[in-house]
Amino acid sequence: MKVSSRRDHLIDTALKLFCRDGYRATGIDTLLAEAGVAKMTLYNNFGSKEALILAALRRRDEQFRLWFVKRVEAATDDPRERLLAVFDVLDEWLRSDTFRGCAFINAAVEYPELRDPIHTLAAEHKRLVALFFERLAAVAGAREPAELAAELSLLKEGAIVTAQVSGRLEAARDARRAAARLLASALAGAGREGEELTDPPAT
Amino acid sequence: MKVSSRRDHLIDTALKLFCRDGYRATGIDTLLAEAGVAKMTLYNNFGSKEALILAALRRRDEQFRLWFVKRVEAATDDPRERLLAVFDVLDEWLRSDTFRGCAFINAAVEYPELRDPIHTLAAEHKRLVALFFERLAAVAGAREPAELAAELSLLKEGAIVTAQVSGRLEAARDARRAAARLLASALAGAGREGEELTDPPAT
DNA sequence: AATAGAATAGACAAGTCTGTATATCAATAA
DNA sequence: TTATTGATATACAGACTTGTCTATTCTATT
Repeated sequence: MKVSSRRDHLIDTALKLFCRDGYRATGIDTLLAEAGVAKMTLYNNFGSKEALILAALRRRDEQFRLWFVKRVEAATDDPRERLLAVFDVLDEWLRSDTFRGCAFINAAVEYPELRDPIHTLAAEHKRLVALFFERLAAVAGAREPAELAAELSLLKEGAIVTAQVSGRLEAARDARRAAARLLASALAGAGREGEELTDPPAT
Repeated sequence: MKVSSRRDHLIDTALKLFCRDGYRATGIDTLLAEAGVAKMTLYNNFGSKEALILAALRRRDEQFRLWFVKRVEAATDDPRERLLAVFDVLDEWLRSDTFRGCAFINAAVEYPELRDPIHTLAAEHKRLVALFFERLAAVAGAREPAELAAELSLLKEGAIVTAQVSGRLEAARDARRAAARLLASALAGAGREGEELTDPPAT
């Protein structure tokens, strides 16, 4: 077996187990047994479990964003519909039987210190996905792309967590429904200015 | 020191450390040292670390829901404004300097098996909070209280996770803004039926 | 075919984890 | 006052943790 493919395989196995059982709950012995690889392969290639976690998260980031963007863009060409397609792709993910929550949310939960490299990487991933949303919103002609993207991101994160905690498979559909309503007021349609409704006096 | 107050104090300390550092990351020795209590106090009173976690989560559930409901109801009497006040209370929580994410989301992440008693308890908490949302929505005259509650719940969960992962303190304000837009189309106002917009043909 | 680099199994270190056992001490109640 | 209850400190078991080290074997390239 080639050098790089061992490294790769170790990362893949790590990703699988970290997602399935958690980061702290997955011991390196279990991990190495599952990967069928010697302990020194880990420590020669990565130097520590933390470094392996970081490598696994970097792979997941690349993998996930590539898949997600590709699927959204393949769904439709219409910018507005792409913002909704996001939630169809999300739906597909949440319903997949290996779904165990978002690797990055889980990582941030298990490594709660904001400055922890693992937590930082998780935050960076979320930033990049939100940026994708923002670009979509801008292309779709949103009056405030950043605001809309932030709101859609909340729906996305909410759906992920709800599916994970409560096992509610409809979460992405709920999110899509809500997103459709948000788009209606955020996209510069024919004179919708009047809909900026009634924030009650500051509580 | 009385029996019950020892038990109580142990639960309080456990809750604090579990929220701050995580469940698996908090060893019982650390916990007992922090509480200033002997090991047998734990095992006589609870029998296991898992049982202590469950007790801590039960306390948190009671504590949180009591606080949350009380604050929302104190904010305003208007049903519609109460649905928005939810996000002001949320804002207050997310900005508090001890905020480390939701104890229940964190628990569900660390104990990913749906049937795990800990995970189950987390899901139950979320169900109860969503039920509170649904009652508010019904009183406010929502056409589909359950749907609206589900959508607002997504915004809430999304804000919690976003504040936790990305340290984004504005998360609750974003959620409030989005919620205001959802309310506009979900509450039976003067003839707003036309706003149910344009789901694109199924992807 | 020889040699260098990398992977292997397995022992080992040093520490952590949960949980149990024991012997002592303090407070409460009959 | 005595008996009981429960908390204490401490030691211990046994499993698990990450990480190091060694001695051997495989493999890839020169």
